[in-house]
Amino acid sequence: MAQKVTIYDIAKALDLTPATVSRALNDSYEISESTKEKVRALARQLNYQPNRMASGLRSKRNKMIGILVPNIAYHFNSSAIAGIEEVLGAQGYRTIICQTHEKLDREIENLKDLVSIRVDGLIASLSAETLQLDHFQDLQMPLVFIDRVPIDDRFIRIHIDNEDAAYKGVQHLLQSGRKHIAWLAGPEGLDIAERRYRGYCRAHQEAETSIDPQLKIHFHFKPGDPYHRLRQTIQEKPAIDAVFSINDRIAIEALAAIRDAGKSVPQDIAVMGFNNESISPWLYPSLSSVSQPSFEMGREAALQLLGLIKGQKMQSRSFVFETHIVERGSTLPVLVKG
Amino acid sequence: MAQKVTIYDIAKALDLTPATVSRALNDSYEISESTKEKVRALARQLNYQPNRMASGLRSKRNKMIGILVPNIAYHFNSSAIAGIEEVLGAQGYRTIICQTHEKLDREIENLKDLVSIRVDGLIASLSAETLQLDHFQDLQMPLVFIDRVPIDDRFIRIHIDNEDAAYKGVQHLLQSGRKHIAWLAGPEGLDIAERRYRGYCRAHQEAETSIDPQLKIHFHFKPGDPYHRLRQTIQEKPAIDAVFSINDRIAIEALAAIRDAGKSVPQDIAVMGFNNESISPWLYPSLSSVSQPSFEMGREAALQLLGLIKGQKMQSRSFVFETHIVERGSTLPVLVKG
DNA sequence: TTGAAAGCGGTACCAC
DNA sequence: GTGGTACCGCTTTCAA
Repeated sequence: MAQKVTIYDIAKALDLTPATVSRALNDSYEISESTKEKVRALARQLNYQPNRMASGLRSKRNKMIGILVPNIAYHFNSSAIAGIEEVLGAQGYRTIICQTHEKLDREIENLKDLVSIRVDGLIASLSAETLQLDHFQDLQMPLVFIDRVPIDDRFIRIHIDNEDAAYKGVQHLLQSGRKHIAWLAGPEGLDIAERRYRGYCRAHQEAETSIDPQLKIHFHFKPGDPYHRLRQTIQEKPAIDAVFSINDRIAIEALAAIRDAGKSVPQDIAVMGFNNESISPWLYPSLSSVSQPSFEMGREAALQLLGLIKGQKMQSRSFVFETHIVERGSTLPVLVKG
Repeated sequence: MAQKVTIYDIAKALDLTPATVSRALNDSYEISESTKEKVRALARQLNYQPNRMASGLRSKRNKMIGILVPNIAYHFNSSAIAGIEEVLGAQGYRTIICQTHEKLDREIENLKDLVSIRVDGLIASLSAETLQLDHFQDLQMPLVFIDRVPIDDRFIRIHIDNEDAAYKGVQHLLQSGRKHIAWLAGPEGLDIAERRYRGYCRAHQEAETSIDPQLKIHFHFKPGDPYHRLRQTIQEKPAIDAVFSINDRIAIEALAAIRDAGKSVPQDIAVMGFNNESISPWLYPSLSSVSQPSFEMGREAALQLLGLIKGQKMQSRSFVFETHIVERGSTLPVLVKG
């Protein structure tokens, strides 16, 4: 591993001091254009690469941002990350993506690592296991939550109104004549799922439709588990005429379970997903979904974080994004026969 | 931002020197157990978090590994990353994930950043635009390529035999009686796709089936484009009786295009995907796919990189993983009618 | 087993 | 506009 070029090498070659070279490379106003030119030219020629460790150590800013999410394979996360990186990248910030895999201990461990790297800020989405926030409390760094946000309103939070979003989705199903709606909730204790269930309940109450608590179905985010849980429930509750799923990926398994139960979508059972993922229009039947602007939410999270880093005092602590229903084939109302 | 605790604080409090504290925290054999205990206890109590900037600057090792992939939303990548992180995490290494979004300039930029962070090593998968490797040539750090690997055999490469994998997939289609197989190739110039096309051709030649070059279909990895390209091709070439897709995500669009063209799968047209993604068993019809062990490949990439970092001389430069066909409904052979 | 001190490669303050 | 230099927090010789 050949010795790296440093600003000392450049300084020596040009008969300058490291301080001057540093200022030149950082385009400081105090340095003459001619010196800057010479320094930049030689830096390029020697293929000089700055050492972020060193500059970060001294300046306490390394232009790195931590992103902590449950799983990059989730559509919301990869999409939000794209939005985050678009904003942050334009300002010269780099991101360090960490996955908790829904585990609290991974979350704590990743957090420690991000602290030890001394990232300039953090954008986080809570794991399914996270119930208390001790590990976030005294982080002492700019922090923005996204999607899976805590209740604590001292934090800046970017999210949707999960209750309202589910309310709209379930209302749509009820209005198309469905009465027995299964809620594919995901793992036990997931906050966003509980909020959505509240919207589910409210829509039922307003429509004066009775709620069967057994239609709230929990499962692990593990291929096959949602399928089997739903198949079993359909067997036990043959009156089910709609399924509302926590995300589109899971809704695909729901479509399969319904098909294998000998029922058809949307004639017998309507299906509504969540997130409006890019594959959903191409499924059969095409999947209706509650859409949330994940990319834009990522952008906003990044903008808020930049504000925090620059020390601006932020007006609002909570940014609630709008959701809307995307109607497709899987929730077409059933025509009255005859 | 409260002042961070340093080893100086711990040293002062315990009437030791920073050197001793450093050694104690790193579990050095030269430090007595009793001192280690005291240091660790106080470190925990003060919530000491080591500064990787500083230790990395001095020791030239920061236990960080760069991962450079086209897109984390691709199934292969998120899955391989999980494998990489499993191996590296156990050794105390952290990963910094960068996305090129298939752009050469993003690749070069990300590479510079990873160099400036002085990561201990790099695992990379080439962007679709990457034709030459100048930016990788003089990186001067342990480097392993995965999936989208260069031809250059001076690099360690983790990959499958793309030609052979496609050969097997196409052979399977030909043997089930298909004769006009469209190849959904992805963007122009993608190396793995070209290799797979060679396998496609070889399978045709061995089966003495003629090849129609117009059945090689290029498109962008952008929702809708594969669908429209395939619909158009089906219209122009009504004899198409099979579709082989570069990945399962794209195959979903193919299923939609075929359906909307009034044909059915697998009766009129068989569909074979690639990667055997987790949703594929639940599609309708369930999707046959060429499976590659992405998680294991990620693990192997990490193991090889660790070997390089530890200075072991690696025997083999190329690790070729086995693929196999997963047969599902979308390629069922058509029963002879009557 | 522990201490003393010299860096690692930049940045920032104070001179000039 | 540029130079000199202390210093960021830790690691690593060399001594004791």
